[in-house]
Amino acid sequence: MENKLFIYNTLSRKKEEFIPINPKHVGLYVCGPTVYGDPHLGHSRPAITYDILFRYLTHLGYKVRYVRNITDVGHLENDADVGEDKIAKKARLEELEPMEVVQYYSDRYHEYMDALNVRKPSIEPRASGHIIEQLQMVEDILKKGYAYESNGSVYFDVDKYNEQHNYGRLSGRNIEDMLSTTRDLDGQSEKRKSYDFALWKKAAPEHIMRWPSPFSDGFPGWHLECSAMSARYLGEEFDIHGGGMDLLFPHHECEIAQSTVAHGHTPARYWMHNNMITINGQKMGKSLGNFITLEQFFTGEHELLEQAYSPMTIRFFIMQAHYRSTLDFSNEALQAAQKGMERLLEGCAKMDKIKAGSQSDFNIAELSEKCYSAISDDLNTPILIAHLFEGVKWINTLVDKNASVTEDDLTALKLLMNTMVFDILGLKANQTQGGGNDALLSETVNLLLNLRVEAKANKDWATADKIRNELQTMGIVIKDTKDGFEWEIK
RNA sequence: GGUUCCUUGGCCGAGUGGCUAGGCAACGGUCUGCAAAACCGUGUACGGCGGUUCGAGUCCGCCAGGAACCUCCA
Repeated sequence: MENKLFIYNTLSRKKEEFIPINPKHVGLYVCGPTVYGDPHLGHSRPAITYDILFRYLTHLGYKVRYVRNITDVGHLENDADVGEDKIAKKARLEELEPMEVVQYYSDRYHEYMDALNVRKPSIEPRASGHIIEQLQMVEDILKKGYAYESNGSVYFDVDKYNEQHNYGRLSGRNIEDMLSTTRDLDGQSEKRKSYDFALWKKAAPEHIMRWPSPFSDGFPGWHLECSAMSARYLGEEFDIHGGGMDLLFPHHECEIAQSTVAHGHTPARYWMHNNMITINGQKMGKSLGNFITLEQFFTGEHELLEQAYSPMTIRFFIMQAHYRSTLDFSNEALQAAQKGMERLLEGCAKMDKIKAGSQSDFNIAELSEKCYSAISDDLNTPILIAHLFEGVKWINTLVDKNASVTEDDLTALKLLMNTMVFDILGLKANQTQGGGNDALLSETVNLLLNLRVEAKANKDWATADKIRNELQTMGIVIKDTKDGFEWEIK
């Protein structure tokens, strides 16, 4: 099958056909989390977006090396000079070793990403494990004359870079504007221009996370890790670089500048940026303090949450919007997502009940074509999902025996639905369904429900209703079906 | 202040110069001892004002409202 994948490239501001550097391989780098707090809803957006990209590229037959870093050093709390490292700050507050904090929140991140069924990246490098690579890059840039040393720190010379290259190419800014709009921060005196950015920072005496270097005992600058680690694992030029839109400037702009000087060209060919999740119309983020953690979503324990939402509900909610649009959080939207997802998954589960016939009333090949062109069109998951609901409608009609399909078409339909829903969108079926989690409980409930069937047969509605209502109170939902009953734990 | 972007039916959210997005909710129906669930069917839209066009939510301009980035952020 011929599937041309189109990706919106922030560099060109256009959708472009994806053509990998190496026909069989794809190098994908995505900016991961800074591990100093519990993962919140916002973190799930890039994780899920690029997970779908990873899954789809893999499905298309590419061998994908997906690198997603963990930032455990280098981000400053406030401004350039007086700030302290976020990790170090958190460590002091909790009286922990910085690496203990990193370990804890990395584990938390992994736990919640697993819950969301986000596949693990191929490599998950940490900034602190690549100080040597970063220092080499600093020295290289310095040697080439695009950086200067000042009071033990090293800064990137944006003016010099901009003579030959275009600083602002990715973010669409120009350097004159930046000069007038960059904030006046304390300690800017070390820098020649306010828009110069740090490659290496000298550590203040109280700073715990520090490494020796020819310039000073210090730590690498804010943007260096991604450049150094992507080059190390994917090469100096790789295919796709992803991340949140909030990283577009300055982070990704700086990455491009650094890598261009060090390696002679832009590091990645395709730059993808996912949009933000908003809450009351505002970006959900760490700094605004308006975030809801994934743990809170899963338990429902947050004042803004009317109920708990399962990881798959969160995943589906995110996939129902295009990744480049903002997505507004609300209980209503999440509840709608939950119901829609349940219908989709139930549709998939019902496919086994369909018996093949002698003719097909549906064009499965056409549906398949539509699904592939949706996901190939810059990962248009909302359209893909709309088509899958068309499939669900067909499945229901077939289950009700109001239409028929041939054996071949049935196989094709099953393959299509399973591929799209489980392999590419990465949903997974609810495990508590049918009471398969505890044999004893399962048998007990089945016993009661069989008694209820007997009561119904005897027209003993009082007993039948009593069993139903009491089980309901315990959180067991009963569904009467044509051939008996189904139940699940809520 | 600068740059960029957004405004779609009750809610969430796609998309396109002319052809039904989809989900949820609502309403009607089927099923059921009743209910629930499930299934089927139905309606409402493109912020305001101008312009381009045979034809514009879709392109252009202005206005209103909102957001992101310019500081760490996914």
